[in-house]
Amino acid sequence: MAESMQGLKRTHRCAELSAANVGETVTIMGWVQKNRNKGGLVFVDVRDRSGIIQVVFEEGKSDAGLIEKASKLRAEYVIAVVGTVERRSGAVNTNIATGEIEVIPAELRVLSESETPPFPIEERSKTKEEIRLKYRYLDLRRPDMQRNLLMRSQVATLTRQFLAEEGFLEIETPVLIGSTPEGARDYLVPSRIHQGKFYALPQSPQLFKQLLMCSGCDRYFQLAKCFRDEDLRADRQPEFTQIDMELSFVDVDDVIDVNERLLAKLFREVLKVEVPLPIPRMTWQEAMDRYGSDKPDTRFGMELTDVTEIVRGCEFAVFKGAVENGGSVRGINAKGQGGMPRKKIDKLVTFAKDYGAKGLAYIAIQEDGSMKSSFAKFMTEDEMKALVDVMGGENGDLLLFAADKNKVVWAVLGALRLELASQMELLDKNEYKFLWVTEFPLLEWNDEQNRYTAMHHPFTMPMEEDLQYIDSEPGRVRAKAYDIVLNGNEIGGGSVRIFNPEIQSKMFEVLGFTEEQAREQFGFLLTAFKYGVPPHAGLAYGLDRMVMLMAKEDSIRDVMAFPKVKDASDLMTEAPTGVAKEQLEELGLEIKIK
RNA sequence: GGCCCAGUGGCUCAGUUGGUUAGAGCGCCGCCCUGUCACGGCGGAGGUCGAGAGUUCGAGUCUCUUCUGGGUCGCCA
Repeated sequence: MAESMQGLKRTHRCAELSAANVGETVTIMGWVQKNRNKGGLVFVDVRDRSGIIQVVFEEGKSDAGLIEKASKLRAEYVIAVVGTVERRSGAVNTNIATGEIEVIPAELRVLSESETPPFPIEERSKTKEEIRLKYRYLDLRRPDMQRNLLMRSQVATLTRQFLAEEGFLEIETPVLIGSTPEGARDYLVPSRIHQGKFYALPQSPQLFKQLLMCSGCDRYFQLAKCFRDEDLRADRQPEFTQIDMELSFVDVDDVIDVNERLLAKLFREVLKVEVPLPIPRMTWQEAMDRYGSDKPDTRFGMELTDVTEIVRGCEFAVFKGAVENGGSVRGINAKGQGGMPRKKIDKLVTFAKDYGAKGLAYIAIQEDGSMKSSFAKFMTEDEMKALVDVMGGENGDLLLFAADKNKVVWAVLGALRLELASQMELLDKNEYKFLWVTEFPLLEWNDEQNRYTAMHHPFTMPMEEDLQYIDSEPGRVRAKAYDIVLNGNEIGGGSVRIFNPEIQSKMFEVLGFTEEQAREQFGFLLTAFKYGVPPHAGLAYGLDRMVMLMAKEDSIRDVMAFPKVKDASDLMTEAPTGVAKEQLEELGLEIKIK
């Protein structure tokens, strides 16, 4: 039977007690973690978000009724204990923070009973995520999840504190906005008042923050909930949180400067990790050439080597074809992997094919210097030797080559590099390597739509020196865009924005917008630009991703309180759900399932 | 939309080449235990193997379909 807490007031969280409190009368409240009944001596571990404290019910010290009551406590009962803090008379437990003290109770109240939980409330849960998510409120009681939520809260608080000190205003932007078909799929919300019309949930507050610059807010930030109706991944949820910011009268270096200091503060105060400043920078082109990725993991080497010139003119059809079609041949050297069994190499070939490769060529240099290769028979001895030399191949190395269009070669080797690093255990979660990737291409050719699309978004400022190519060679134009990369994860990105209406119009033109379409979707922004707009730039972090890396987790679900599963449903609330016929009628909607 | 992995008592798993009453640890229930903290001892309950169909004398074990969860490619301006 549940009892009232009337007349009691909690004095401490469990693990806030220490030897300094010895002799004090305290009141603690929390969940029963464990009840160890020795018969006449009952140990009860009480847990709250701070940790655990042991309460000891002992014959002679506590009255018989109290011990009887204590012996009936079961896991996850919520109890209140009034008692005295004492040094343990038995052995000290060095595994917990409160291991040298215990509470000798004078009063015990059962505030709430509990059924046996469906899975143990313990650190490093082995329970299937499916069950954890169905009972998320129980899962969140586990100490590692509590720590993650605490860390996330610290990051949010420190971010607010830092940005406020730097002169940023926290301003909220609307969640019900107009749909812009460009980009990811929008979540739509039907309008009751305007039947047949819809709001969209923001994929980011992009336009609004630019308008706030037009409004003279000078520096804005927001911890913004964003929504994208795309397929999920370990690091992607349909709703997620951005640390979103925008600054007026700045250029690339100004944005980078304030953000480097923000990152250094967060990592120093939350993780006690010093981020060496300035954070290294690399252009997009260099990142692709060296790592085959626009978000390279720089915790390890295994860089790409362009061997196109070495194999030009060779007789191996695959290499020859790639070179003749304007592509390239590049390789990576997996040091010490030359002894990899054929089966495992075949798996790498299959892996490469998932990224668009038609195959993967290899040279496995054995410890004795002999070579096993999938294509040596098509090459001259000199060509093979040159290839091994330029790759820095030594006895015991495995050289892997991809030949195709650059885009495919980068994708394949970039992914392979990460796969091998993971297999070779080169990735240390305690190491944090930051990198700015800059000078992204402004535009990206889209085969399906047969047109250029914006790599970042249509408001990104081209680099002044490249503007001359915007009509003749749009693909050559670089943008004043930058991403902040941590251990191979894009944790944030931004750009200097176009604030000149002519360049903005030109941009829309290149993207294939008619003037009318542009006006329809972004008219308010273009109009705003007519009334005096400051040069501005900004950046947005994926908060969830950043906290995931800080917490050394593999999924952002582990740093979100109530995440969704792969098909974007919520196992606990069972959202999305159907709605009543009346609701649909009110909205003027009819359901027609494909 | 494609590919890959997993689905056995509350939880985590084991189940040989398909063959008698499907096992273990933890948890749970009962009794005992005054210094435990992965407490201990004795006893006990609990599953028909995600679902459906098929092959077979016989299927947790093979085949197909399907559901659920995870990873990933596409997608994510």
